[in-house]
Amino acid sequence: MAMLMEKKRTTLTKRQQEIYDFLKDRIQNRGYGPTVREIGDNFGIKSPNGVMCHLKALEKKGLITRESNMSRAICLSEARTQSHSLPLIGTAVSGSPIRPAVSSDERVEFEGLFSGGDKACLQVRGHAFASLGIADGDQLIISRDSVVEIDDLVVALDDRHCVTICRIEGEGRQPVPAIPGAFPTTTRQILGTLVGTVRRYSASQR
Amino acid sequence: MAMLMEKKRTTLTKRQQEIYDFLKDRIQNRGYGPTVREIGDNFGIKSPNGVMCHLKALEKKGLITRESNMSRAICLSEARTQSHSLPLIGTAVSGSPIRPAVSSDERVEFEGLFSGGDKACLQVRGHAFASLGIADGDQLIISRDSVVEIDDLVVALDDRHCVTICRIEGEGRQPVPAIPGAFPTTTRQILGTLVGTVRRYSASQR
DNA sequence: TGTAGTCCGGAACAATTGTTCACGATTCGG
DNA sequence: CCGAATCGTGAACAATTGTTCCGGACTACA
Repeated sequence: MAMLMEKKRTTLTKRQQEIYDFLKDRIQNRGYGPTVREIGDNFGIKSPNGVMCHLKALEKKGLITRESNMSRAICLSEARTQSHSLPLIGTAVSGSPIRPAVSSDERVEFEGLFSGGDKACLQVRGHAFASLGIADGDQLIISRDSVVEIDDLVVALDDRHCVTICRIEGEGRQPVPAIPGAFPTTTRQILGTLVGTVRRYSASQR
Repeated sequence: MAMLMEKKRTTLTKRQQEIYDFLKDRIQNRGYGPTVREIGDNFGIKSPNGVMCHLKALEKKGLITRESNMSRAICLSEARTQSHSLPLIGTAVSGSPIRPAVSSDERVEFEGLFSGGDKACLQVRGHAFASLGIADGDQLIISRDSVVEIDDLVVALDDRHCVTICRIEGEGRQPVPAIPGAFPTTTRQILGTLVGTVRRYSASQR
């Protein structure tokens, strides 16, 4: 079943996977990569050559890039594409067959949702916003420094300090509650513009 | 935007700022930091000592951490807090006043949702999943390499290649449609586990 | 005027570090 | 059976690299 695939990612051995994880951990959590001997110490490999062997394998399989004769010059190939994007499978249209992405390397970028400007997060409990497709446990991403435009959703506090979601309407740019049938309340404080929501289904994603 | 910055940390000289930016650039864009001499080359400083002087200054001012006698062992103090997190304002409980975050430096981490394992994205069109709080335009985050557990939600294709969302139930770990009143369909292919959803309200967030 | 901080050159040293060579053990597929 | 790949030990070498000591010039400040 396993044959040599030239450019595709070949399967990693258990040992190689362990070493790769170690590299990744050190680079991401410590800020700089390990030396050849440091890797050896961590895995009980007493000879630098034993480690070199693995690094060469990882490099040949395209997971890392190295600069010769340079200490700690290990670069994860993954790091570049890891900005915060995911490959797009396709589009799920209601009642229709899935529409696959035209190109297999199409990606969705999530970067902008969490960076740029003064953003913050608000945790939701309860089902008050269910009609907006916002469920219990969802997290609201709020921009606190953007100019409010017509049709924007804003997160605000009413006179009882309860959180409300309002739509900016009309010439006067009045915040109108976005929940159908909600009591018209006085908006006391606008926390910011609602730019997105994030939901996690699995506890392991925290 | 207000440019009011508190001047907590000691001021950096122009030269120190340049060097710090250089460090940051190399670490983030190349994957590993520069050596003392490499910094020197980049700024026309011919002596390693000239660079050491700046590094010591940066370390004394608390911007970087270094490990003695280790090459490229420069760690940006900023790096730890710079991952993909947002400050948490508080919790919005249905019908109750907002519950502010206990500590002002509490943060919500979004990193794990987009990294780790084989993840992909599926764009939703239409209102088929409205009862799950998934709206038109939402993006599903799907893990394609995680083990399916009971109560997990999975994204699958039925025999017409339509996207369905199923819950894994019972001993047999059967995928059961999660939409109330949905036609029981044959699940042909499981795309992966649904680990989260992302919604963007503003076009500028793309 | 003196002291401290910034900024750099030049040289030298010791340590760290990457690399290579020789060699062996094991597994796996053809 | 052989070759290729994996996974090591051990020793040795050359290069890279961090560090330190000796200088000097400049600025700011009290």
